[in-house]
Amino acid sequence: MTPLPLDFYLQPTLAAARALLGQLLVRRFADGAVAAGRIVETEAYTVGDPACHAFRGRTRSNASMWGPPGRAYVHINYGLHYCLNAVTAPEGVPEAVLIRAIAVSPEETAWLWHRRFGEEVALPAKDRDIRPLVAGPGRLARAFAIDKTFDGTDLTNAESPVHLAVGVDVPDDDVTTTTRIGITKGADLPWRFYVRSSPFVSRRG
DNA sequence: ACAAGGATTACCT
DNA sequence: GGTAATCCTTGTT
Repeated sequence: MTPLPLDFYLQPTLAAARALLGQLLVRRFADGAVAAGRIVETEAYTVGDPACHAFRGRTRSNASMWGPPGRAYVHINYGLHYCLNAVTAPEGVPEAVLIRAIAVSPEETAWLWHRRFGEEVALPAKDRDIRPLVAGPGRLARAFAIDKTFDGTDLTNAESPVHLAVGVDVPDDDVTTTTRIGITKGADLPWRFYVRSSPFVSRRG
C-alpha cells in the first residue's frame, strides 16, 4: 500500500476532504494485525470557520491542528467519543478533515465486528446493518481502537499504527455534498462529502 | 472549584 | 423519529 504523500495534505482543505473519499485508512494493531477501510464520508474544518475547534485559539487539546500537515488530530466529543481528523494546510495554519465513515471488506468486517462486539454477537447479513461498526466518527475510531494517544501520529508513514494510503477514485457523480452534522455554528456551510453508493454513510442528506 | 455545552451514539416507540 | 446518556474540555468564579 502506498501512503498518501505530504503534498496531498497541502491542497486546499475542501479539496482534500473531497479527495479523501475512496482513500484507505490503515490500522496496524500492536499484535501485528492490519485492518483497512475505504473512506466514504468526510467533513472539512478551516481557518475562519466558527465550527472549527481552532476558531477560539490554541489549547492543549487542539494543538496538533497547528502542527505539520499529514498528522492525526484526535479529539474527544461529548466527553466519550474519539474522532479522527487528518491535519491539512501548512504548519501554523489550523485546518483538518474529519473522517466520518469508512467501508470495510467483508473478510475484515467479520473479525473487526467480533473484536468490537464480542464473539457471541452475530455478524449481520446485510451491509446496512454493519453501520454500528463503521458509520460515524466515534464508531469507526472505536472499531479501529483509535484514541487520544494517536493524536499527532504521522499519517504519511506506512509504519505508523495509523496511516492513510492510496485507494480508489470516486467519480463526481457518486459524491454528495451537504452541510455538516452535529454543529450549531457554521451550520450552513456545505462542507460535508460522502459516497452516495456506499451503505456505510452515517446519514443521508 | 464549578458549570455549561459539545464535530455522538444507543435505545426506545 | 425522538430522547436520554455519557464525561471531558473550556471558560468563568
